[in-house]
Amino acid sequence: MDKVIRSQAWGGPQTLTFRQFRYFIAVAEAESVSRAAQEIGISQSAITAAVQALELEIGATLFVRHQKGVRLTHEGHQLLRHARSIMAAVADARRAVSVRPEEVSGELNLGVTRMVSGYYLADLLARFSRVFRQVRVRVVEEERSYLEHLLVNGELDVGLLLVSNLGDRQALETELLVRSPWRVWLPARHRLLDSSVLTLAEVAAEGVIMLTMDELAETTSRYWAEAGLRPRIVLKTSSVEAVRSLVGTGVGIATLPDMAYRPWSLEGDRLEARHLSDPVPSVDVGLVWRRGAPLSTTAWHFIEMCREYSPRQSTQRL
DNA sequence: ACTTGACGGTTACGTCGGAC
DNA sequence: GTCCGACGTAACCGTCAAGT
Repeated sequence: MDKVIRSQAWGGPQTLTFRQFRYFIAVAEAESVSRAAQEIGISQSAITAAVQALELEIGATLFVRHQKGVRLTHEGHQLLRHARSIMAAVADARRAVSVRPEEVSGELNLGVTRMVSGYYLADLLARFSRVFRQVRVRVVEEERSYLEHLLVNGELDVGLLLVSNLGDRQALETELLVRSPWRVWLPARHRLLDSSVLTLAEVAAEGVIMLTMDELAETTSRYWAEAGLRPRIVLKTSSVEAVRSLVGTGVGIATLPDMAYRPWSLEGDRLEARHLSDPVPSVDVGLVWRRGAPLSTTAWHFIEMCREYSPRQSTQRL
């Protein structure tokens, strides 16, 4: 039976259900009602009804419907964050009852790269600390190569980083959590917004802002070279917020992993994102630990929590 | 034990717009 | 014009809990 959250916002006996949030997240991630229905294993119309009921209940349009599927609106993006928090809270509640977290103590030494700490760490750490109150967490934010060194030496229990460029796969065990495709970020009313899918060649013809965080500059330079294109780089920055602001104000456009996309900048300028038709390899976020070494109990619980975490943002979770 | 109503599901069909 | 794939709607069915 669904968990029912009573709402008095519009006067009537409206309800928000766990099921509605689950379907909403599935549609947002699949960017298609039909695909979401296939993934969940129910009919498309059941999803449509649940999403419509949610939109009615929330009092906002959550998706823009179009020929190839659906796309989140600004309000939809905002609700998605809350919906994921709700799902995470339910998972945590289940864990709090089933694993007796008060009996888990000790230390968790965690290594992260900047991109990961910016987008996944705060939420994961908050959840972990809320459930496992007896565990002291020590976080090291470093370059990927140095984290690998610390993991191999046993100075870190587990790493959460971009595994696409991982060096030492012999000594390290990896588990892919999130696969984030590249997207083109554009300011509102940009002429390229007429297309739902863009090519690298179209992007190269514009002024491009390049993000240099976490080896992304090397990655992007590689795919530009493989496509035989030389984009006009307007600016390089290691700050995602700077990229958002610069795109928002129309200084240039950018290609970035979908995980970093937010539909507005710090200044409140609107940003849009479009798919790339070129076969550019995704940016993969995953867990890394030393191969052959026994995992500590704290590390094991952290890995279990990460496995449940599903911030897919139309990415693929494996 | 039976009835009732709410809820979530399916099936069938409709509409729309892009591709050919 | 036709086909195809997208989402939406209507009618109906099965399940379950509460009431009698």
